[in-house]
Amino acid sequence: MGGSGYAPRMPVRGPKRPTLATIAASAGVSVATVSKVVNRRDDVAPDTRAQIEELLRQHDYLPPSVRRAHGATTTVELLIHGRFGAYTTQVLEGIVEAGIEAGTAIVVGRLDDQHVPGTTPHAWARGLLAAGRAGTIVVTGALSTAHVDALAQVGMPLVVIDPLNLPRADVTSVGSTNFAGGMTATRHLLGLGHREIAYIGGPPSSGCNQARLHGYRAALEGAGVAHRPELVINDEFHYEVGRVAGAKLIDLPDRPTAIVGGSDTIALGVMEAARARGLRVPDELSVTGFDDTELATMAAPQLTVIRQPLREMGHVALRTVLRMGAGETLDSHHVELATELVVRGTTAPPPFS
Amino acid sequence: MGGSGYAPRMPVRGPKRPTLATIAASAGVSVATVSKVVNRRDDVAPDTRAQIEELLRQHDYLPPSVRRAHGATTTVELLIHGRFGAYTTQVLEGIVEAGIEAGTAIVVGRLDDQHVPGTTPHAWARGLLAAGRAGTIVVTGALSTAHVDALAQVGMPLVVIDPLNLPRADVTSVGSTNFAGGMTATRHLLGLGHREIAYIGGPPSSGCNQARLHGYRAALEGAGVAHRPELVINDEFHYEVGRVAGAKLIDLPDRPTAIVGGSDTIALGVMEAARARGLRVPDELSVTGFDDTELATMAAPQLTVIRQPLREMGHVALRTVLRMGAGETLDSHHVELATELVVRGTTAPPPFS
DNA sequence: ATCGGCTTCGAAAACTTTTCGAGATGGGCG
DNA sequence: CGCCCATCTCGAAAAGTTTTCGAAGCCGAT
Repeated sequence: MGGSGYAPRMPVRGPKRPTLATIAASAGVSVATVSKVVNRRDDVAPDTRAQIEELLRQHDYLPPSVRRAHGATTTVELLIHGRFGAYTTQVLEGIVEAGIEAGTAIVVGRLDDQHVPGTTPHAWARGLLAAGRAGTIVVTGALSTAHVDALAQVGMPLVVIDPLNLPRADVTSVGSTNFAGGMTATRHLLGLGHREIAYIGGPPSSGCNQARLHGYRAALEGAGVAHRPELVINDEFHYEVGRVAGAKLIDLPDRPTAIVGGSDTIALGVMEAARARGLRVPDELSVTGFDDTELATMAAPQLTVIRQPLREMGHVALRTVLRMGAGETLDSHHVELATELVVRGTTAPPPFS
Repeated sequence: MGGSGYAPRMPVRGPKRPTLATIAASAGVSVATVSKVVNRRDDVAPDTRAQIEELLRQHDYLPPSVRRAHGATTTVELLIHGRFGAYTTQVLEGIVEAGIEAGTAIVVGRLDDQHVPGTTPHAWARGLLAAGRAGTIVVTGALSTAHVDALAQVGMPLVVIDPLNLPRADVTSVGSTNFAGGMTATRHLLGLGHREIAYIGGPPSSGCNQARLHGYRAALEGAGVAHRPELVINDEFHYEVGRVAGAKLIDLPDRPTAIVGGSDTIALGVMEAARARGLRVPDELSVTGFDDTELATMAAPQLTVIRQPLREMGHVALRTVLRMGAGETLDSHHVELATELVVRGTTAPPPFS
């Protein structure tokens, strides 16, 4: 045939998908050894394993099981701190929704006081990888540095929602504008005429609680109201905390006329404390919640709250973790969604004003 | 080395784990074809595929990807009906707890109005199998007969918690003693002196709602109290239903002095309706809830409820589905856990008695 | 030194998946 | 009717992966 003739069908296709043999050659070991690393068998020397893992990452090797699952079902591990509550539930719902849309399955786990038991951080991270998780999302929890490092080392994306401890700069996180929320709630109460305003919030170490508290303080300062330290109580985001701390505040000789709750549960606890003392909400005591979970609208009277877009936070978290897994670079390591004041039935002007 | 000498190490091990070759031989096809069936490729004739699938089931063949996941991480698919609420959350918590104990991962999905979209029931079931699910648990939901059949056909265990529609006899389910619960709640109110007792519950087609309603009726009959049909409203297990239906009942010329709620959310809606009309609970109206979710203890006053052991129901459901997967025969296709009356602050003697 | 236990690794075997082409089938068309 | 072509099925062979088992090396204790 004329023209340029025909070359014997050069296998022109570009960078072939790497196989175990590829990796084995460049590592100078046998295929069997590489297979063992991939399958996490334990008869491989740590050094050898590390080297091969590095090469696997460089070559972007995917084991066939993962390749098969690739398009159909990626899975993301979701770790929830402590007990499941209304807050958790709404975030979960958002994550599951986004997961359905993205064709991603959500595996729910628990991050108890410390972590998943019985294994080293690195073994844990590799376990997640072996189980085929495309990433992990932690809600509210405090992951140890070792665990964060282990995840990073195996290349597993991590997103934290409302981190309890102040996250390191290199951990991507999703939250809301807690400072603005704390400030808005307090300003709302100031605007109604309150001057003695208390704050009951979560753990002092919690980043989102600190932000809310500082928002509260900033609003007070902005209004020229003196800050009374005894009106601030930080403990946990629990109903019981609200009830006990609320009772303590109410029993103060110079009791506050309004209480900013760091969560809906705390606000409900405060309302119970008020009810137990025959104090009417909002006539004699104003209360605000934080989150706008289903609890807020089912309370009587319905809670005035700072709404956190919990479902959207779940959406964003999932999409972010998937994007990280896809190797996209993120615009920012921290996303904050806007909070919003929702005025309902637990705030009113103070008794004598 | 005397005595019996030594036999040349006969390979005595019993029924070997089946390989593709085993299946291929008994089906009279090539290994390649069997592999294609396992991997759901589409160049296999439907007849051939069906035959091979049957043999795969008979021989209990497990693809290597599933085998790997076997000991370490079995996963169970959890399908939740509709929106996530306090009820759902507590069941989920129970399932996750049991999952941690059993080393089983829980993937959360949603069972929207109809089902997972876009696929036939059989494809859906096979997808779950291919994804390595050891079983599925449905909470509250109504699975179509076709879906139940499809799951049965691929040998996937199924457990339903509190089925919305009356389950077929061959579907294993976990519930609680709803009839006894409805009766206990009503008897509690009768014992306080109430005679005009209403019932607001969920969907008429719902099995658990029917049981609760009949328990209510049985208690009334047992006490010789006439049944007033206008005091029974069935709709959905929602707060709004409680509020609207509660308002309707309160506005009745001959209004009831107590209302049995079919869920905590309904009871809270009723309380809101009462509050909106200036009716005090429990002094002027008694209300009972059903479930004992976190909503019950955070309400003001705290709800008197029939407690369902939701966490335990989750535990039982997970353990049951795993047992089914392990091929154990169950004692019973339906497990009912005991309900329990928890008296709190929303029930009291009627106004004039 | 020698032994025994232990770790690490690879050759070979076993197993699975994919590719590619051969036969069968079944219209459409001259 | 016979031919051609597209399509469907299937398997042989190639490619890829995992497992088994034994060799080699490395202690530490005789």
